[in-house]
Amino acid sequence: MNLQDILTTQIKSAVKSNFNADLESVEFQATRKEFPGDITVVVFSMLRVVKGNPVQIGESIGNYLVENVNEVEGFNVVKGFLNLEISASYFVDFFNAIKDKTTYGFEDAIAENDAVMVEYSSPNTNKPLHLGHIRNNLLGYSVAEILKASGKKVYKTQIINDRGIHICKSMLAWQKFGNNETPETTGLKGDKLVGNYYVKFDQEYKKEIENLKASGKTEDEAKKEAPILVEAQEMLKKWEAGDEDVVALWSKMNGWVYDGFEVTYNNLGVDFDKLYYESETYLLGKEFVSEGLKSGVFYKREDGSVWCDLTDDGLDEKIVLRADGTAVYMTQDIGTAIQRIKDFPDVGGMVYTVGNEQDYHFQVLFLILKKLGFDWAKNLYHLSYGMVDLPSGKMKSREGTVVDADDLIADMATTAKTISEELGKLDGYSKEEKEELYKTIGLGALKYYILKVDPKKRILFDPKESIDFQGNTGPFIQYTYARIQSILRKSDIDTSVKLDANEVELHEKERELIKQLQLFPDTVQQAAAQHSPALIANYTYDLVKAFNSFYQNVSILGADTKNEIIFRVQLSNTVAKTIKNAFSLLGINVPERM
RNA sequence: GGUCGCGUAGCUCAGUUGGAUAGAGCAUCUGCCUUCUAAGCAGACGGUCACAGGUUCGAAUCCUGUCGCGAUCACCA
Repeated sequence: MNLQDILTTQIKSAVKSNFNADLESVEFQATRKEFPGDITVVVFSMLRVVKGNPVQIGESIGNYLVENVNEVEGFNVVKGFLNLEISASYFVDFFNAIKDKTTYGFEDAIAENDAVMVEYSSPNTNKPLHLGHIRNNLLGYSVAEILKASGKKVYKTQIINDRGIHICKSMLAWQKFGNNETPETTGLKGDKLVGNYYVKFDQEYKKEIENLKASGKTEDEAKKEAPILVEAQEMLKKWEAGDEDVVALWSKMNGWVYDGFEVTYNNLGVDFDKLYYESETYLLGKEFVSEGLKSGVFYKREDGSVWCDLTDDGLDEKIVLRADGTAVYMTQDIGTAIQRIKDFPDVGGMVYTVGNEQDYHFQVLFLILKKLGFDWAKNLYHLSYGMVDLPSGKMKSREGTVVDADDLIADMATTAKTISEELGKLDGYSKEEKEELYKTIGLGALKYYILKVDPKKRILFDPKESIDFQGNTGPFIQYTYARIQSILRKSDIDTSVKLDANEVELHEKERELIKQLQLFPDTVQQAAAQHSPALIANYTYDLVKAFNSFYQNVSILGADTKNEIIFRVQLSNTVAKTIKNAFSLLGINVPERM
């Protein structure tokens, strides 16, 4: 049983017997390092129930605990803080209980738990993925893994925005200027090739605008009347009408993009259980709009457009169907959500990983789904994250001011290579093993850098300042793991042996480590509840810091007694497993050497 | 202008049910590799927690207002 649970029960008894009062809960916090003790009870919060001097109350509870609870060996009271000293045997027993678990801290999926669908990535198919998409992908993947570890069944999904005017822009530019270029003839990744034509379109469009303005048109007129734009709009109409040539071109170019995306997803190490395509879902919401009309959730205006009045909920009125009867973004998202629950009936909630520029959209979407009467609508969560901006401002694909995902991943590996070669610790590794390792470290640095910050905060990324490999970073944590593996290779300790509390003398650093290990399961649950990989990253960093302090101050293989060696190797092994498990929740691999 | 989010050390960030003297990393400076990997350890320096009020025994945390930054308020997605 968890230390806090044991203590909570006993402290309640103490307060009952010494003060004849009933506590609802007990507040704990870590003991500050300048005071002796392992865990601290906050007495102040009891004052509402127990009248008196906090120091005296603390003394009284402390005495009771020492009398009645084996685990409590001593205490001291500072102001309203009761610092408890916990017996070494408690920590040794606790460690023995967890050391052989392969996935300590993870809960098995419970069958009756509602499954969760996590949507992330959801790119447009007219340009390659950039750093903004990387943040999205890493967050979505990680939150999905964290939810799994917390005991949920999870489906990862995305909706691919494969249709629309932006796609037609790339198609049209390719048709006009592409000379039948293909990924094969150019050697370019498909998404890069298509992206080039998206940029090309924009350049031509701007030229035409300038020309029109020179011939006397206003800016607005020019923007609307530029021939290339009109042509793109016509292409979209043809696509919607099922024009064979346009659809064939669309299929071909989207195919190139998908091949390119697959490479990037593989490099990033993310995956999906189910893909949805906007071209297949964009009409889905219409029937639910007509149902909502019948039930009065929506109303029709004179021009035939359909709206939802959300002013009672403090929001505006929102259009859900155009006057011409075609679907808008909202219509489609209503339909897609409902379709997903139909496809996966065990799903009881969904997480949408989408940037915070769409906060309002999701607020409205969730409210509408509630009004339509779906009970799962209360379990919808918009995993909203801040933009990744450059010092020069927003990343814009059209203007080429983006940090390309593939380039960044490759650059990170190159940096890892440079550092590794300087340090020269990889004797005996083949070229392939080294390359693999550089990728692991480079990606580790990138992923950790992104995931350690609170999702809702915006990230300013300066390409000139490289991502760190020292301090609070992915490679630092990977390095610690590799160090432990090195020890494990050198020792022939049977890690399954269980040493009794009286067979080991617990070093202060070991005690710290076990305390840190104790926090992991709760950290996983909190990270799941808050949809925050940052909590996992920060936890792992604290664990690793504690380990490195132990490692540097205490000899493991050179310990005085055989039992001490065994215990320290076992402890190192458990820390390593926990690092590996925690990092798996962030999608980061750990190396055997580095 | 309305709404939402953010503002903590020179820089990047922790600090979640309100709790002790606000913590890390980077940068700067000091020590530590004939002993398990120095991508490390030990330490120093660095703060009006944007500002002003309020609630409370106690506020970086909760409330109100002000300022700054960002997003959003399309029959775009």
